[in-house]
Amino acid sequence: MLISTKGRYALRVLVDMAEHSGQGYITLRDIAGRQDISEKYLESIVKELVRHELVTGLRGKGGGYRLSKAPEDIGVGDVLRFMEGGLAPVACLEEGHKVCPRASVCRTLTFWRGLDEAIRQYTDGYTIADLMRTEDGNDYII
Amino acid sequence: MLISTKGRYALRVLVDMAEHSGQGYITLRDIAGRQDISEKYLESIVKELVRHELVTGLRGKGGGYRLSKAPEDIGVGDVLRFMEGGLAPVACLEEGHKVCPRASVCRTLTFWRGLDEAIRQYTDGYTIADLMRTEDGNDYII
DNA sequence: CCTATTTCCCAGTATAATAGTATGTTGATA
DNA sequence: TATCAACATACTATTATACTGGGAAATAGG
Repeated sequence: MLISTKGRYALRVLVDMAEHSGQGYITLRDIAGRQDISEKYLESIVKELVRHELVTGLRGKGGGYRLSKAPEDIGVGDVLRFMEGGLAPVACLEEGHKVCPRASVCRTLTFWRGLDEAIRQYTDGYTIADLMRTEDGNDYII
Repeated sequence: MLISTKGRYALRVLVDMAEHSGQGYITLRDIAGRQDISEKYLESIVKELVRHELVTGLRGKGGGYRLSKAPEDIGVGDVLRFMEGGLAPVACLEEGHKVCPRASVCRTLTFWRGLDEAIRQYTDGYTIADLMRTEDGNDYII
């Protein structure tokens, strides 16, 4: 599946924060309400975003979270790699994976490398600012 | 991870069969030996390939498997979709997934559609024949 | 100082998928 | 008819996912 709820939710949270910046710190309760995601589960996601310095938290009354950078400086590829722990399409291309002893005779390795690169190129071509610009009303019929 | 061992092994099996065609039917034992994959596990993978009419099996002495089509007529994208049950990068784009009620306001849907398309374009651009042409000796040092 | 608020921290849990293994049955060939 | 190899069914260990729960620490307003 490549992308789990962690990565999907993280992007939605970041876009939500970007759209509601200017209102100071934004609480998880507000985001959870708007995005229809469990507040408790969001905690674990935002924790990662804090750890990678994409958002900043403030405790107490009037506290919440806000983006640490401008939306155009937050790359979607980076967010997804942080949340998913890498975006490699196959195990043997994961960082830290032991080098496959078959690599020198592997007929498929070049193909996987290309797929990895295609995913990287695409995801690195987007920032949170780009996601914000996505028009309402996709062509889904609901 | 997008691609599990099922998809990875399936491609290796198909390339192996393509490279050893002309020798009639090829046994799972031979493929398992060459590819260093458990023969028993390969059974479950080849079963899927038979079901989708990519390979043909013959029982008994002198039996085994062989490709049902020419290598250049077997698309890598199709193989992976068969084995993985789809290649969608996110759950909401999977076939048969219930339409997301947030689709019309979703800031990320367009992005996911594009990623899905990029993966489709790339994987559909390869056939088993292309994988065979991949030169020995990738630039890995082993 | 007190209290409400909100992040922060740690721990547990149900479900499902992955990557197999084990034990047989059926059918083709020599 | 013996052998070989595909075909079929069922089971299992491990891991990841997607959460839930209980509390501790910090901040602001009264």
